[in-house]
Amino acid sequence: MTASTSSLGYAVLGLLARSAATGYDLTRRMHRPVGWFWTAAHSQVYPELARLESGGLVEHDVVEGAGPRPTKRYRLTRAGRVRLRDWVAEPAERAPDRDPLMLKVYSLWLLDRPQAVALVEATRTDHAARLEVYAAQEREMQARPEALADPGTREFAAWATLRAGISFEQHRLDWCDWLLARLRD
Amino acid sequence: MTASTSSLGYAVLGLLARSAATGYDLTRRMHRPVGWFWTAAHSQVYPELARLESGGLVEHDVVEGAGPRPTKRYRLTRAGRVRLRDWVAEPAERAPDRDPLMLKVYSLWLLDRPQAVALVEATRTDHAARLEVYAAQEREMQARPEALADPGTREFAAWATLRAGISFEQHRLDWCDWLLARLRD
DNA sequence: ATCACCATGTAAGCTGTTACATGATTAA
DNA sequence: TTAATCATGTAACAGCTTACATGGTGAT
Repeated sequence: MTASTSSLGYAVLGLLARSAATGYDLTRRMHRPVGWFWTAAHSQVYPELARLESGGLVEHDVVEGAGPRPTKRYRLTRAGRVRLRDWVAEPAERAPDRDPLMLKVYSLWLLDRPQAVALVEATRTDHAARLEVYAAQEREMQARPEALADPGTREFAAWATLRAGISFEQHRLDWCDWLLARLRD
Repeated sequence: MTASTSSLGYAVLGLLARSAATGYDLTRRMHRPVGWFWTAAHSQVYPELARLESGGLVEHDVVEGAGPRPTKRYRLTRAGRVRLRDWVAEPAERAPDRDPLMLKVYSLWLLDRPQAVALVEATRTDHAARLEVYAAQEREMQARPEALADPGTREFAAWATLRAGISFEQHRLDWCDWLLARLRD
């Protein structure tokens, strides 16, 4: 009866809780800004919407749009909102630990020193660039500081994920610098 | 000819570069310590070893052991070592951004304040516990500081991944504290 | 005797990626 | 007219998880 919902399902519900959207809209938002912590291709989104609808968690009506098939605008049902809230309140599982960079660092002893330095420098550059993207996003958000003042709002929730991203990039930068200092003795 | 190797394949090669091992050994090491940044079940490891062997990257001989089937001890071939080193030297892709915690935080505005605080506190506790595990591991490593002094050794490489883990947990703890301070205005 | 550990494999199912398929509207 | 954007779907494949399947040795 209460069909189980995957993380992808909750990602979709989380977006629809903020505003009604087409599958196409959801796919775009799964690229940015939600893509920073959860991504999905449109080929995943459409079947997932059908599953959620058959479970009574979302519903749609048809609006006129630009595609060859009817354009469907989805919104959360009351049951969907309850299901999402219950899931959010449960303790979060850890993200699966699968980091290709760490796999490389574990075998860093196979490289000669200049190669090792180059690998870490490239990583550093990548994190610095991402940090700049996040920081720009945060400046944009802080243009309306009153929306971020209340931690009960959706704007604050989005800001909290951004802050986590900024903190992560900063930690990786610091780690790169720690490693580079040792590699360049 | 040069069959492409997956991340899992490189994880196995990276372990075998350090020492010869059975599939069972590799599976254990994929749980701990390598499991902190790459995990694999034995049902993945055995077929992967067969693939790597058919590609000439690893080879095995049969030793006496305790199982119902012959016990196979695998080691890296010269080609396997070259393949691994080439892969390590290439720039690393980013870990796929799929973090269920951030998915929940994005919808944190659906919870009442005590529920939100409880979620972040549970997360904080989890990261504090993991940090303690890593710190204990590091103390163990630092018992022989001469092994960590040279950044060209496998011991140093393992330490570098540990440092990244410690840094990550610390960043998450700080972020939890930042968020808790705001939720408990 | 029972349990933990050693040891290797296969099969089914779920999740995610890439490719296939179609077609209208709007701006350069 | 050509490309980008809007818009929705299916199919094939790759990777990972969980369950099935077998059986020996050593410690409690």
